[in-house]
Amino acid sequence: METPNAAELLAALGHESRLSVFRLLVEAGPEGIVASAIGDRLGLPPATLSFHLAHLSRVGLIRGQKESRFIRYCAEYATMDELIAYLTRNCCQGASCLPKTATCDTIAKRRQCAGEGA
Amino acid sequence: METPNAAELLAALGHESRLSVFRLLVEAGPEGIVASAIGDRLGLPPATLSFHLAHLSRVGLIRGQKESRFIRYCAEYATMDELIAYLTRNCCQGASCLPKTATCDTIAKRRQCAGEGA
DNA sequence: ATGATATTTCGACTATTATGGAAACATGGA
DNA sequence: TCCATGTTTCCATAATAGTCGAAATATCAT
Repeated sequence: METPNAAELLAALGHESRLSVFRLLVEAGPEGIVASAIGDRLGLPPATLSFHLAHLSRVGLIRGQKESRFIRYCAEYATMDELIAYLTRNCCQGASCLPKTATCDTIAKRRQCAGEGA
Repeated sequence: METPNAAELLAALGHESRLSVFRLLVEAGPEGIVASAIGDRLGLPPATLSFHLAHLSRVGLIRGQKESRFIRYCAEYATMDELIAYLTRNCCQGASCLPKTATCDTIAKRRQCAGEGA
């Protein structure tokens, strides 16, 4: 991951298929999902899926890990956190503007991506 | 504004120039800024600026209001709020994952866009 | 009216992104 | 080794997005 700027992250998520992939991975949790399962779930042909997975990986929103002959992808929560933090800072100039997002424990409930921290 | 989905909002912000425009408008506050001033500030030629302003308006992230021969644009905070809320929901599945955004008053500090609510 | 200024629309062009079949590249199992 | 499977890369193509000069439109001032 080469510290992409906010616009790059936003653009990466600004595509229906990629956003769906990301959502699926968040939903899947730290376990992650194998690429082909994502393709099945979203009905994307292998080449197209690979293209989008590569894009999301490049900007650091997801991470893939080889697992025998599969590749298991999982969401990189930290990157998303940074993005949300950026938007929040940017939208509110420091003050919070999130009436809809009342949950605000500062818990560092860090999820480990399966096999992270090698 | 025709209820754009998250991907559309993300894509709109996923461009360096548009993100800069939006940031500028947030910084400017409820007053907003006149289009030409944005162009001066960011060094964008009129046609290009107009294109991006139209895009941001279309998805409801900004709003323009004619003011004699100028058009004064201001950020639509509500739309951004919704986007952040969506991402937060989506990133965290309900639980907060925002260690960096500790400010969390639920104040409905609603900013009125100059001349809003007509 | 005429001219100056602000903004958009038009139009032509360039650049970037997306799509997906087919071939190549693993990897695991018989 | 040979085949089946998962994934990527290659490639050609299609589709979309971005750029910006110039013309059009709007509004104000004189």
